[in-house]
Amino acid sequence: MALALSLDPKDPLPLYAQLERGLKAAIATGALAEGDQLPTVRQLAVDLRVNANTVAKVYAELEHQGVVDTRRGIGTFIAGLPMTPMPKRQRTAELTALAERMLAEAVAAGFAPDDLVAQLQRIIPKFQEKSHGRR
Amino acid sequence: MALALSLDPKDPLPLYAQLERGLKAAIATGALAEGDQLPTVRQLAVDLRVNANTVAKVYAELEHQGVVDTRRGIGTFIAGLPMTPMPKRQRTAELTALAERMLAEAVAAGFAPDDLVAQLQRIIPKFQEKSHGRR
Amino acid sequence: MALALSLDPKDPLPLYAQLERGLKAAIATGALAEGDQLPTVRQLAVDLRVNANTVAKVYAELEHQGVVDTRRGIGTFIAGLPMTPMPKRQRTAELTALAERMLAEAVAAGFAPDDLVAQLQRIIPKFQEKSHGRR
Amino acid sequence: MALALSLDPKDPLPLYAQLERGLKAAIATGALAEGDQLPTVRQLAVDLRVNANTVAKVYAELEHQGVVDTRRGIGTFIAGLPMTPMPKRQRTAELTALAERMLAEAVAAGFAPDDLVAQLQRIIPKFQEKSHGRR
DNA sequence: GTGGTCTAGACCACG
DNA sequence: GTGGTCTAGACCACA
Repeated sequence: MALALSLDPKDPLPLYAQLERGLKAAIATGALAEGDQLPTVRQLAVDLRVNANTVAKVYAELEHQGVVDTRRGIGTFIAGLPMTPMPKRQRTAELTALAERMLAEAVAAGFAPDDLVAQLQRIIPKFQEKSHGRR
Repeated sequence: MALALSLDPKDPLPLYAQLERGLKAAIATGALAEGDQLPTVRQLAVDLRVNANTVAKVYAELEHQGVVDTRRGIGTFIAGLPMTPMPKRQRTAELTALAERMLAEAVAAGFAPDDLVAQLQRIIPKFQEKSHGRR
Repeated sequence: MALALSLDPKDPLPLYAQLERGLKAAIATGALAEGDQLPTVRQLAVDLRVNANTVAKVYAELEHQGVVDTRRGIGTFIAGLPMTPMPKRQRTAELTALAERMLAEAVAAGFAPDDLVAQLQRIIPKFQEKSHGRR
Repeated sequence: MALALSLDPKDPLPLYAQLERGLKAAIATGALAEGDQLPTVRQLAVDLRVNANTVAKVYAELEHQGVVDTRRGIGTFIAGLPMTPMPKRQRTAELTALAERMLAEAVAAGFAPDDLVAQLQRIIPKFQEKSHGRR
C-alpha cells in the first residue's frame, strides 16, 4: 500500500478536494512524516487514475499552505511544521461545526447518530495503524 | 427559524449537494416530518440567497428519490418513509465508508479522532431535540 | 481601452505572473476600483490571446489573496480591502530589495541608473491617468 | 563575497533568468570588468546551490551574446564591450517598456510610484560604489 | 525523471 | 453566459 488513498469520481466533492483531504489526513496520522517524499505527480496520477494536472494542483495548494515543500527537478516533500496554530476557542467552534455537519450527513444517509459513533470507534485503531512501522 | 440551513459558496462541495444534505438531515432528525410542507422553491431560494434553479434541482432529485412528493399547484411535501431499505451488509459497508471519510476529514483539519468522537457524543442529545415537540 | 494589459510570450516571466502583476497594478492605480467587475475569464483570454485556464488560474490566485471576489455564475469583482497591511520596517526592506533588483536589471540591459529614473518620472503621470474619469 | 548573487527558487522568474540578470548587472556596474575571470561553472553552482547545468546554460547564453568569452581548459572571462549598439529610437522604446514594467511591478506590490523613484535615487550612489577601487 | 506552464476542449454548477 | 473541474498532451526548467 503506497498510501491507501482512494478517490471516488461519483462523490460530489471534487477530486482535488478529496485528494487534498486524503493527503492531509495521511500527514496528520503520521503515515507521511516530516521530510518524507510524496509520490511523484505523475506516479500518483497513474495510481489514482487521475490526470497529472489534478495532482499537481493539489501539491501546489499544499505548498501554498506550507504543508509540503516542492523542489523543482527533485520532488515534493512533507514540510517542517504543518497544521495550524489557532486560538483554542476558534478551534473548538470549528470542531463543533464539523461534528454537526457530520452528524447531519450521517443522519441524512439514514444512520443513527449512535451507530456512527460506534463505527468511528471501531475504525479509529485501524486508522491509526498507518503511522506504525515507521523509522 | 424556517430550517436553519446554511450554504457556503466557498465550500468545494457544490451548493446543491449542501442543500440536499441539509434537507435530508432535517428529515432524518424529524425537524421535517411526514406530510410537512417544504418551503416553496422561490422562498427557499430567497432565504438561502441562492438561485431558484438550484433549489428546484434539489427538490426534483429528492422527488426522484421518493423523499418528497410534489403536488403541482399546491406544494412540496415530505413523503412517507424515505430511504430505500438496503441489504444489511451493504448498509454496513456504507457506514464504514462514511466513517472513514469523516475521520479523514477531521484528521486532515487537525483534530484527533478521539476529540471528534467526544464532540459528537456531546452534541448528539442537542441534535435529537430537534425532533421533539412535534406531532 | 479595456484594461491596457499586455503579455509578452517571450518574457521569461510566466504569462500568469505577468497577468497577475498587471491586474494588481490596475487595482493599485485605481483603474479597477472596489466593486468593479473584471473582464470575464473567457473574454480576457480572447483579448490577451491566452488560454482561458491561464486567466482562470490568475483569478483564482487573486481570490485566494483576497484581492478579488468571485461569484460563480455571475463574475469576478474587485474585493473590498486589497493590498497588504505590513510592518513599516519590513515594507521598507521590501521596497529596497525591489529597487535594487530593478536597478540591476536596468543596468544589465545597458541603461544608466539616472536614465531609468528620468524615464520613470516621465511616464508616471501617464501611468496614473488610468484612474481618471471614474465615477 | 564572490559575487553577491542570490537566487530565489520561489520566484516565478526562472533561475537561469535570475542568474543571467545578476551577471549582466555585475558587469554593467563594473563589479566584473573586462578581462576578469568568472567563477567556474561548478564553483558558482555550489555557491548558488544550483545545478551546474543551469549555470552552464547561462554561461553559454552569455557567450552567445558576446558578453563573455570561454577559453576551453582555462576559464570564462568577461569579453570586450558587451551590449550591441542599437538605434537610439529602439533604445528609447526599450527603456520605456522597461520602466513601464517596473512601475507596474512596484505598484502591484503596493508601492507608490514616487516612493519607488525616491528609493532608487537613495540607493544609486551605493550601487555605483561597486565599480570603484578597480583597475 | 521531476515539477511547472500552457493549450484545446469537454462537461459541470450556478444564475 | 460565467466560473470551476477535469482531461490529454505538448513543451520548459531543473537536477
